[in-house]
Amino acid sequence: MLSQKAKYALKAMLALAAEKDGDLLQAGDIATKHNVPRKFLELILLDLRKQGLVNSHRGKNGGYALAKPADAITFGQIVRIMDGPLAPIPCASLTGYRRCEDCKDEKTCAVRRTMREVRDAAATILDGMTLAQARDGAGRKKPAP
Amino acid sequence: MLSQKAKYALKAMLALAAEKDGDLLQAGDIATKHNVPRKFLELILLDLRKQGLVNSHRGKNGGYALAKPADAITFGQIVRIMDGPLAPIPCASLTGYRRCEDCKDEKTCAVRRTMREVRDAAATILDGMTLAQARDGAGRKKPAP
DNA sequence: TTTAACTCTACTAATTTGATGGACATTGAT
DNA sequence: ATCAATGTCCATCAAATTAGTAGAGTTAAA
Repeated sequence: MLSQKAKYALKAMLALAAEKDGDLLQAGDIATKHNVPRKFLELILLDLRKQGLVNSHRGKNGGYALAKPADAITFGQIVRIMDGPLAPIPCASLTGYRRCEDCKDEKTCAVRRTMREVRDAAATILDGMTLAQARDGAGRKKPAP
Repeated sequence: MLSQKAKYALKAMLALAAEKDGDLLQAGDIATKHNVPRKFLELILLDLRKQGLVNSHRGKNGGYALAKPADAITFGQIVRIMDGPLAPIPCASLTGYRRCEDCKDEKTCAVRRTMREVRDAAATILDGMTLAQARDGAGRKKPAP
């Protein structure tokens, strides 16, 4: 399951991606517009800043903006920051592998094998979806027609 | 994330699928063999029985067996029983749809659209993987060569 | 009738989730 | 210089979920 936090983060990032380049958007505005608890959103944006996905400006007329072009930030990056690895189970994760304690033989474990497939499918979709594509209503990037 | 419960359920069902048709396997044996807390496993098997995936036999020499052929039970069924819908977010679920309270317009919501893709991919994999295939080490069923 | 199994209900400790509140730091405008 | 608006940081918290435990009850074979 995607946490509320990750969902809010995606919506906030999409809001930032809708701004003109360099324009700041304030936490309060995003919160109001997207029905996100304001203080909660601030924590989220702080996380995103620490991970280098947004820049912030303090003081009067401060706010947030994307730290990179909207086509250089993917859903996958955002979800991993908020919720951790995409894999349904740690032993199937690339970015957060942890051995399955009760597993006799990882090599032949059908659960692991299948969950790895699920992870790969999710990663393909989420790492292939940029803020720009999502904003512009596009599906995943397709090979040129 | 897949819960421990769902992981244990999958392993238990695979253990049952490895038995000869009609042979019973006892909770205690599965628990020992796969390092699952015994009482916890009993709860899981009870759930699976109530959902019609296993049969149980009480009394001395009792135990559990699959209620259907191993190629008629999928990972998807098992995971949904233990953890609920596959979708990362309720508004993207087919089996457990719930509106997203803070969403202005579901039709155009890029988060929902993308999470639906993730759900579909996961469903394709998990509903396409039967106990028989997993047991026999096969990948997903492929179109005939 | 004994024993070994499943069944059922209740309980609980730990963790995670989804926030909230307030003091502080920074900046732009007056 | 001061004020007001904004982000930063830390602490706290209530509710839900997860992972498991306990124990009495029921069934059926030997």
